[in-house]
Amino acid sequence: MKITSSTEYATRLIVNLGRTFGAAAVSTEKLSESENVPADYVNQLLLRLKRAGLVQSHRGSGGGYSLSRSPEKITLGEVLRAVEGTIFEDVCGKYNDGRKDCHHQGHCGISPVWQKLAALIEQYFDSITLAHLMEEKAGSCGKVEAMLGRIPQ
Amino acid sequence: MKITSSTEYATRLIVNLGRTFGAAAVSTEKLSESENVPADYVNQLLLRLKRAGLVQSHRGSGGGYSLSRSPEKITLGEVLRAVEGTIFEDVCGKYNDGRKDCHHQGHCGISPVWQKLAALIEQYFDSITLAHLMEEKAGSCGKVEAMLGRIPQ
DNA sequence: AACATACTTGACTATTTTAGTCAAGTATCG
DNA sequence: CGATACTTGACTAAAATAGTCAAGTATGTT
Repeated sequence: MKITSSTEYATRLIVNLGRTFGAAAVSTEKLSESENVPADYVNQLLLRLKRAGLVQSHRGSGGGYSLSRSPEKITLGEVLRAVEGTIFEDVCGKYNDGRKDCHHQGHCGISPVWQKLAALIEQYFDSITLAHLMEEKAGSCGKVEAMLGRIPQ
Repeated sequence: MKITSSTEYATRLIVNLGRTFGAAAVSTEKLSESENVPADYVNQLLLRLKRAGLVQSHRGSGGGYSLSRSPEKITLGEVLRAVEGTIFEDVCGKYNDGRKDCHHQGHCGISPVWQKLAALIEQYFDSITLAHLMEEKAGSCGKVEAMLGRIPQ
């Protein structure tokens, strides 16, 4: 498991837009330079964010992208779903040698574990907003810290 | 993000071994049949579990694999590290256009979020034992349930 | 000892996904 | 009208995943 480049880049890009929220739009070329992401890739990623309604675009000279909503109202979960399609792919029924039903259906101790992991990860990402990411200091995600602290040993 | 076939298969295989813990060893061919995993792939996966010390092998006729320890003493985290190498790959410094240091180092609101996700996932897997997986009823992982219930909204 | 069973090793291949590129557009501003 | 900048969709290269294969070595049984 890992964070893909699309996820990492899209997150940097939208956080960057968050910093100028309320001010002028930022062109993809400027974003490409300041975030060190290939320009065509920036285009592709911002388009996905736009289609998901997270950012808006302005064409023509002086155009570019800007957030559709304030940073407190955009979650990392929304960003990930916009760029990746789904955050955590459902595995049930996938590695079952052609059969459609879950291999360990009925009496299954395994698939609930994958499903709960999926829920855990989605809730984690949904609990983080762009505003949190913009705080720009290590360990700034209080909710996450609290959650980790409470995992039973 | 997803569960890979290696992870899913290895988990099914070692849970299968857990069910006959204390009894005779199980051959890779039998495991292949009962879990619907290609025989050569079973070999490969069990070898990794063996090298990690989670299972032991017995050669010759009547041989096969068996758990090295009781199911309560083997965690899913250990299984995943054995088959995947690492559970969650560190992304810091990876998408940085050749630079070695983290792109958003110093004032970074993003990388702590990836790192905490990694910690969250590892702790999740480390909290689940084979014994939990063998309980064979949905929603059997009490600790996980508790953890999910406590995620702040 | 011979033979069957079954693990061991490492390399090899095919498929899919990821990461990024490219070209030919369309809309807007000055 | 021309420069700026988003839009669309297809395309390619590299890497990871998902297996496969062949040639072993060790053990138990007859």
